[in-house]
Amino acid sequence: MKFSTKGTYGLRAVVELAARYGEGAVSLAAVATEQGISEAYLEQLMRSLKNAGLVKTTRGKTGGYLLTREPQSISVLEVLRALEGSTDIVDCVGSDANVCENACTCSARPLFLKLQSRINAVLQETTVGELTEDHIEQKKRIEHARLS
Amino acid sequence: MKFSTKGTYGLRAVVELAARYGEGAVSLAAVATEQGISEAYLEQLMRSLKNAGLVKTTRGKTGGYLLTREPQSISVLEVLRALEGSTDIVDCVGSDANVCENACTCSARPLFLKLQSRINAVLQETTVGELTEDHIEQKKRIEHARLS
DNA sequence: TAAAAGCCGAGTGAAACGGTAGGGTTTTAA
DNA sequence: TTAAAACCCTACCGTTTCACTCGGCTTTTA
Repeated sequence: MKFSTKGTYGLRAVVELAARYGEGAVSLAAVATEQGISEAYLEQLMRSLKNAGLVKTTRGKTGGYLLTREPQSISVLEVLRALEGSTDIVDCVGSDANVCENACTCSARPLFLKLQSRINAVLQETTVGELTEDHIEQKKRIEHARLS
Repeated sequence: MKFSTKGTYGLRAVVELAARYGEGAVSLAAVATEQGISEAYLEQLMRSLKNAGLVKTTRGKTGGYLLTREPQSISVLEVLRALEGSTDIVDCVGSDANVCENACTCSARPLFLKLQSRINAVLQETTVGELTEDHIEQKKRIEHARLS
């Protein structure tokens, strides 16, 4: 029941792009430096995001990554699905339900179904835009405290 | 973001014990057969549950496993914690919060905190007793359908 | 007193995690 | 025109976790 670093790093990278949405492409190196992640690793994550259609790229000297949509319209669920493949806590919940033939008699399944729906609700209702706003607010507060 | 089989198997085993609560010790072999799990593996899970104080044992020829408390008083959270060590989705939520020094500036953390609290709510409010009742009901329904 | 139960530590093959390395190709600024 | 800066892609690799298995031990009771 652990989130991988893929999810965390990738989400943070997306927020980074969201914070500069509308300012043109952001280079991999810039994001990696800002987030303290290795470029080579981050590149893999970016590729997943690109394959999912959440991010697009421009190449060449001034190239970089950009969000394809407005941050407010991107749910965290989409981002995590792109990065981790699936956000299902077990295989027997979700669309491909009959992977477990004992599903209908499994005493744990009702719990998993409930849990999954609660998790999806949070992930779906939270947008990248919200996380970004909160993050910018938080940075301002810290800066303010440092100066006083 | 996957549940391990430890959690699923162990939870199902606990429900099995709950279904026979008050009827004396249940042998490992009985639970393993009922659930279709190997005895050797299940034994490890039972050990975890015993170490956590959720289960006690009697040895010898008629020995086996028993719940230490009433099924209604055991939350699923307790069971899963015993089996999986922790139900925290990332290390930076929960009591030992400062494992990540960037916690206060991490743009993903607010999401994780919210998600964790929702998950804990479900796990805490769901009891082994509930799962057991639902399971018994479900078995009755299937039996009824089979006979008609 | 032998059989049946739980107790316990160690080992193991496969997969995932968390990266790294090193080669591409494309584009742009000088 | 060309070098440098960016993205693109595949492969590999050490470590950890998962999901078990194995073998031997102790305790208890019929």
